[in-house]
Amino acid sequence: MAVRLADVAKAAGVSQSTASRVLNGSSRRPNPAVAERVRAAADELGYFPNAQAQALARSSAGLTGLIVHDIADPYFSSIARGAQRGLAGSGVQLMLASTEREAEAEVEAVRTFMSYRTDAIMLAGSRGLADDAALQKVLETYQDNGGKVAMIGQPLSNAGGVRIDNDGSAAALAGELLKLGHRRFVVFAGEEQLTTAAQRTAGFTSKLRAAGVKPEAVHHGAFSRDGGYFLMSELIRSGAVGGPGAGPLCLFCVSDVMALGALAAVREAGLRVPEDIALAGFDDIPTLADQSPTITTVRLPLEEIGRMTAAMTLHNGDADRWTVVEGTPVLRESTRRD
Amino acid sequence: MAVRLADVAKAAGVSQSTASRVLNGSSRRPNPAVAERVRAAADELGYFPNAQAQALARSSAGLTGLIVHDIADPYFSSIARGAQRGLAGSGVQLMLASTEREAEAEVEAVRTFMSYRTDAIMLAGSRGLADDAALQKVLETYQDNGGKVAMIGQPLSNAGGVRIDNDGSAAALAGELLKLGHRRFVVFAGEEQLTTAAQRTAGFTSKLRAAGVKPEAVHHGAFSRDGGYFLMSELIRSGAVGGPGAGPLCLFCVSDVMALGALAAVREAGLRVPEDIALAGFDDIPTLADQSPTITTVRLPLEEIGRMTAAMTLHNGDADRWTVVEGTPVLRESTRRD
DNA sequence: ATGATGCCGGAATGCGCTTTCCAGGGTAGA
DNA sequence: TCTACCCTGGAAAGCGCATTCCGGCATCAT
Repeated sequence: MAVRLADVAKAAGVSQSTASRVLNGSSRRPNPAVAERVRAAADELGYFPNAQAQALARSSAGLTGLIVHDIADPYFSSIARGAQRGLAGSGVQLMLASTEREAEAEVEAVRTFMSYRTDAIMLAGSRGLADDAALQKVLETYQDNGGKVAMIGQPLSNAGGVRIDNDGSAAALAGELLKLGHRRFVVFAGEEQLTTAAQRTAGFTSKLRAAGVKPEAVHHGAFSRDGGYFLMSELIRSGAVGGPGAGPLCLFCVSDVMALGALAAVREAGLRVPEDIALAGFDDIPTLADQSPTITTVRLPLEEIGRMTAAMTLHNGDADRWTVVEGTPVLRESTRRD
Repeated sequence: MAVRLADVAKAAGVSQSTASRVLNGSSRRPNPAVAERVRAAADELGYFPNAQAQALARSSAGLTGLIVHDIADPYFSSIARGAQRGLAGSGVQLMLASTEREAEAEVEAVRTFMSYRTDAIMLAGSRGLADDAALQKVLETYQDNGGKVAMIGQPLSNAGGVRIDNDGSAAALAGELLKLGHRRFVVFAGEEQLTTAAQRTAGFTSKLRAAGVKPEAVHHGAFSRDGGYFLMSELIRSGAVGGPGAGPLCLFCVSDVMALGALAAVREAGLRVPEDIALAGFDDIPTLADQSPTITTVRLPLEEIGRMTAAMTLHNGDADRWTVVEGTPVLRESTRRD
């Protein structure tokens, strides 16, 4: 059906080896005149190589896998965009798996990528320690077979990648909020077993404690918009918000999407940010820029993180190197105190 | 390096053919006892098939390509999510290309997917007619080689896919806005040559005209957040907003992201929506749900569109069928009139 | 009891390409 | 002028798997 390399070779009157060398970058460069003939024939016939066959023959597929929890989440889609850009021009193609936050799906995705002999796998997003065992095992198998693993946001096994300084960045944010004069804090901490969530919570609260401030509560819930919405609804129902307290409450959500959910609940209740409750998130996802009030957060260079990670998978030397990315607190209207 | 089928076969004491039949779904089912032995051996050795080799032998790769303009755009990432879900469980893997809105990159992406012998290509997003020639040509080549093409949001060549009734939906929105009593309209229409943008503009304005209302202006600009922001800034500078007019102005942006940009500019200028200017978008991207004021738009079931398209690529019969999706006007606070 | 009919496992071929390995011719050095 | 070497193109051997064909065996009907 499709035109094969052999067809091109025949048309050009050369051997298949020569055609291969001309068309698909080999160390040996055939005679220019011959090369030109081959190229002309390929052009005329509309030849394009079969990547599967190439992968088989070369034992390398020119593929890189990206595993995210949810591609529709701006956090991950920003990273995906960076990854795509980081790969652009390298001839390496991106395979995407979105796992809907199921640990099993994640392991399955790694298996699939192994099947496709992807040269590298990038894993974005945090996961619980419990899930790690199975994941770690399959990733080790992958590495044993020569695959590179790059983690984004979470260290794991003996892989390399980009580590996000959740701890320190959350602490920095806490510091800034203290400077603004906030003293009453509540934390929406996401799922208990999520490492990322735990680190952000720990960094934030320990900084508070170091300043002699005890957070009034740490609530756990889903690490998502709806999680934030739910927790906030509960909080309001409990009467903790807008009530007569010793100064306004300041809520730290360990992710921006949670903060957005919380904000929605606040609005629905007819309360205002920051007058009735101050609000801070984490990540600085792009959609935050267009909120009103603008929301305080910790900026993570998401796209850059994706780009860096992709670049690391391209260069062999960096296989098990870690790059640490710091978040920058960005103070906006949602935590203003007048 | 890796464990091959032959290794498993040897370990199980059977031929490679038998091992293949057991492990990789063939029409012939070997004896249960033998099958069990093979499976045990595969398990023990940690065998997983080489998808490249399978693809080569089967002449079908189990891959589907998705081409979007920008994966970080919620419009496309929602579609991507749906596509991923639609493919889940079918054994078909998704390859992603994000073209940054460059026509050339789009053609290149199709070429790459052709190389990987993807069974189908999904193309999301609108493009100008000028770009179509090259794209159409390469897609036809693809189809000639047995590839399925599914377009999302824009008909093209003799492919199938999901068509969005931009025209009718925009008209429906115009009707609703008229019902609310709006009479002074401005349209931010995106790039002039974008078919989608043009259709939405046309549908909207023709409905207005049919009701005897002439839009005050149609401004063209980038089909993006920044495009909306820029146009709005210009509009404000020109004094058209908040000035003494015959009733408040109503702005229709042909996409939500443009509306978000416009909203940002309105806020920066210290003006209010809907009091100083009413605002409507198109698409109902997820991030719209958390805006304040909530924004009127035309709801498109984005994820469902992605899912449907993916499903179409899985079933052979649907290769050149078109499904038309209607948008539903959703009236929210941003166009309220008191 | 015997021929026909499945059924099941194995050998062999091919998917399209890369990459040794070879042979031949040209070049340079002696 | 002759030998040693390098360069170039071609033949052939895989890469790992699916699948067609084939032979052997058991089952069934006659």
